[in-house]
Order: sequence, then C-alpha cells, then structure tokens
Amino acid sequence: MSEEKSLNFIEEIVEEDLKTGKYKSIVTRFPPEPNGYLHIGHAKSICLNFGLAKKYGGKTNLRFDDTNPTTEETEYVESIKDDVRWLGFEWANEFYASDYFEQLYVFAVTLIKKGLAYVDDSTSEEIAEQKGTPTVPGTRNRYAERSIEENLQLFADMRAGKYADGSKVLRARIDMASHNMLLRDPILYRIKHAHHHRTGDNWCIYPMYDFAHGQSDAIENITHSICTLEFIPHRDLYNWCIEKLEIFPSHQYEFARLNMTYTIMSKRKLLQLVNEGHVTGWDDPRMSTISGMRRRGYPAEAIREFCDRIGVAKRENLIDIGLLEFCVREQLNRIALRRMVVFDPLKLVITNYPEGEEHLQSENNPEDPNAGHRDIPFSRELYIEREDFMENPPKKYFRLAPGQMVRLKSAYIIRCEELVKDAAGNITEVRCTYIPESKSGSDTSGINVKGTLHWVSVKHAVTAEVRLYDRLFKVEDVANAEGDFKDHINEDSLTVLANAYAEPALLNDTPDDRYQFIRKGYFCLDKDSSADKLVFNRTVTLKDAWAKEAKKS
RNA sequence: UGCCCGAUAGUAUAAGGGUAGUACAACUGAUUUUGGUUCAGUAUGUCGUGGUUCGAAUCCAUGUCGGGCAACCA
Repeated sequence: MSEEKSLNFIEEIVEEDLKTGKYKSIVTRFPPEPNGYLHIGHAKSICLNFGLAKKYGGKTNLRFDDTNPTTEETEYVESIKDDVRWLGFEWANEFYASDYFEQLYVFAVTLIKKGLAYVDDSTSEEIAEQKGTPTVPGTRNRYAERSIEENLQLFADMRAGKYADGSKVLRARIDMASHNMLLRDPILYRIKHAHHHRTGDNWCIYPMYDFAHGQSDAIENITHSICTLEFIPHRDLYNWCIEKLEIFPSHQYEFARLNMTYTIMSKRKLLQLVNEGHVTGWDDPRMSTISGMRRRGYPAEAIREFCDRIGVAKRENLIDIGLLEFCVREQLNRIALRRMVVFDPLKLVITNYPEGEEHLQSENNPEDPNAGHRDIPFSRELYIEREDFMENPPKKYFRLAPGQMVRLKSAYIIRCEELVKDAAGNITEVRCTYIPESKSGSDTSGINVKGTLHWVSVKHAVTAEVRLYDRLFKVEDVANAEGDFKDHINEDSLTVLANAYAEPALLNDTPDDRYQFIRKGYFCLDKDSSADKLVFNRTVTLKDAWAKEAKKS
C-alpha cells in the first residue's frame, strides 16, 4: 500500500465530481495572456492544471487569452509555449480566445436580443461616476433605454468601424445596485482600432476578459476553470453569462497565487526590470521567470517538485525561496557531475613531488555508481582556494594552516610546511609535502584528516568565467515593502569571476550537463559560452555548515 | 461604513467531531576523501470569547486581525 498524500481542495472537488458522475472526465486549461514571459507563479498554475488532468485522466488546453491587442505579441506566445513544454507538459489543444471572436460576437448579439446588453456612449469617466461606490448604488443613464433594434444596429456599426476608440462600449444590463461592483452593468466590448497579433485588422472591437474567458471555457467544455483569488468577484459574472447565454456550464474555482520571498511575481514589474536594464533580459538567471530559472540551471523536475510541495489552498502565502532551492539541490545532487574549479587561486607547491604528472581517477557522482569516473591530471604545482588556507586559523578550522594536514580530493594527504609572502605581506604561495602512501584508493598511511580540499593542476588548468548569483532583492516581502520595489534591488546580485581555474574534464562535457563544483555549488554552462571561452552559471550554492559555524564567532 | 475571501509551529500544508501530522527552516549528534549527501534526534502551533458535545482545529454565535472589490487590463 502506497502512502496516501492528502488532497488539496481542488482535487477533492474533482474527485467528488467524478464520483457523483457529474463529469466522466475532466478538462482544464492554462490561459496565459501573451503579454510577458511566464514566471514561477505561472508554474504553480501550470502544474495544477496539467497535473489534475494527468492525475485524473483528463486533458488540458493551452489557451492564449489574447483579447487586448495593444499589449500582446507573438514573441510572448512562443516563449510561453517553450516554457510549458520545458516544464514537461503537453497540451491537448492550442487555442486562442481570438479564435472565438466571431462566436463571441454572436453571443453579444444574443444578449442584446434578450434585452440584456446595450450600447453606451458615455465616456469612461462618466461610466465610473455612475458606477457608485461599494456602499452607494450606481445609476443607469439614458443610453440604457435604447431599443433592442437600435442596440443591434449600433453594435453592428461598432464592428464595422464607424466609431472612434472610446466613443462607445457594449455593456451588460445586470444590476446597478449590486454589492458586487462587477455586476453594475459591466463593459463587454470596447472599440480599439489596433492590430492584433493573430487577427490582424479584422476587428476593431474586442471583448473584455469577462466576456471572453468564461465563454472560451464553455466553448472548450472546460469542466474546472481554475484561476487565482482576485477573480473571485468575477465568478458571479462568469455564471451570469453562462446562464443567460445557456452555454456549457464550466465552473470557476480560485486558489491563492504563489508569492515567494526575495522575488517579484508581477509581469508588469518584471517587464520594468527588463526595459530599464536592471537585468539583461527576460531570461536573466536572476529573474523569477521560467526561462531565467532554466538558464540558471534549475531542472524542470525540481520546479515541478516545488509546486507539488507548496500545496494549493485559498489563504495568501509567502513561500520561503529556500524551499525552491532545496528542491533544486535535491534533484541536482542526484544528477550533477562532480568537477573541481578554483575560484580564487592560491598557488600550492608540493616540494617532495617529482617533476611530471600523474593521472588520478575520481568519481563523477558519489550518489550514482553508474555515473563512472573521470581522469584528473595531478602535478607538483596546484591551485587551491585562497580561503582554504589561513596563517592563523580559528578553532574548528579543518583546512590548511601551517603544520596542518589536509587531503587533496581524490589525491594525497599533504602537510603545510611553509608559506611565501610578497613585499606587502600577502601570501603568494604555500609550500607543502605530500605523503606518497596516502593516495586515494590505496591509502596505507593510516592518517586521518578532517579537511578535504578541491584543487586544480596549474599546468592543466582551464580558464573559465563563473557567474555567481545572489537574490535580486534585499527584502523578504518585496511586494509589501515600503517604497518602490526597485528601491530594494540588490546591487550585488551578480558577481563575475573572469578567471577561475577549472579541471580539464570540463572541456569535454556537453551543454546539457549539470555540475557540482565540489565544495562550491551547482553550475551549468551558460549560453554565452563559446569554443574558446567557458561561461558557467551558479545555479545554487551548496549548503554551507562552515559559513554558519564561522558566523557564530 | 457595504459585500466577498481567509486565519493551524518561523514559513507552507494536512487532520473533515476522537492522540494536532508532514515538509522546508532552526538546533543537537552520528557517518563522510565535498564543512556536500545520508541518518538519528530536539524545540516550536490550532486568532480571542462564549456555546453545542462525553469529546471541538473541525459545528454554531460573536469579536479581532489580514486580504480583495468602484481598469474601455487579464
């Protein structure tokens, strides 16, 4: 018997609907507006919608909610498709709300004929005024008294392009005194003489979200239309349209959107970061976009795991970004090839090691016996990390210090004998002796050391650029922090190391490989790499118990 | 001041009238040729007040707090 994971509230609804026979199978949809790139918050929605269909044997449509031509672009359509595919999901159909423009127009005419919609010539200011306030009912204007015939003619003329942008709208006739402001005769259609990314110049009137989304759901026989909390008030209107139009009764359910510490989750703000040059683009590895995370090296599986762990509920939340990083490490630990790279080199000479070189073997991944081994050249002169040596070490410092012994990973145990300084007193070289019988795999020295260091042979070192990323914002709750969100940008979110020294095995690996630079973190090759220049992105650091220990004192 | 949604460890999320559990984070220890991984363990929680009940996180009432609602955006 497998361990049963508890259901989230939407899964419960689905199971109930299936059990009672309300539906034989379910149909969901992921409905992005193509006006920006997808971010990790969308990933939650994608995993929910596609995950539900996968789990309960239904299907999921990808539907672009493209009813506002002035903000939407084909570039975004393509990026969204890439991201959904990369996340590991396949849509049953690729649809566009704009596919339904003709049908939607007919729906509008139907409402007019039923006396449930009218053409209003008021300005947007007038409409806003007449709306009232949450505590004061709105009022209907004289345009609401137009006859059905007149409305029909006017609406046809709107479509025909006889009127200027903003001069007329089509409104539903519902209830100007409703507690729900959205029911106070909401606008259904507006005039926009704008070029649409798919329908071109065929239309100059475009439906509003509320007159496109639910109807699109109905057309596609969506059984469970899942959206975020801010659409709760829209549900009344969603249901009103279904009732009056007598179309397939899709049901809307709302869940709380994902918020994550130290990041923003707004397409508008993300776009601002891109446009104002705070990042290099939508796929900058510091961005919370799916493409940014992909470039940074986050595996799709880790993102799916994350979405699974955060759960689905209706209360607002702020998820610790540490959980995402945990999921990334968990996955990468299993698959990453171990390599050695020195970021801040300090020369180390093994005085009793002969000239020449030998080739050592090291496991590609201790977690995976099938990952095999690689060859690492070893010689008399090596680079180690500068921070791995201290002349006057504190307590519990297991690394190199005068007279102290450490193991060089997959090689020998060495002892620090002396150090060399320049005129300014900076340490320029560490001189050690090695213990020949301590060779990894055939150690007969009987010596136990606490520390193990990574290293690279000077003669064989390959120069690489390494990009280290930190969080893009300095405050946990960016959206609710005081002032403009850009005031909280972390100016030190990117550190570029132009001359790191890497072991030569890194030259042979493929672009899709994931690495763990031993004791440093997880890395992947960046797309900026070329034949003569390796560029690595740090995906995430390793957990660092020493940093925590060192901070204590 | 109207209507709607919500409230369980630090953060998330279960328990659907019957022992408050899980994950991340934190802390302690063991293992380790990565101060990684793994393993073992510790601490921390039901918003308040009444009520129903043998028994309430759960049901009822009421209060408090947080969020949303008046775009020709989605």
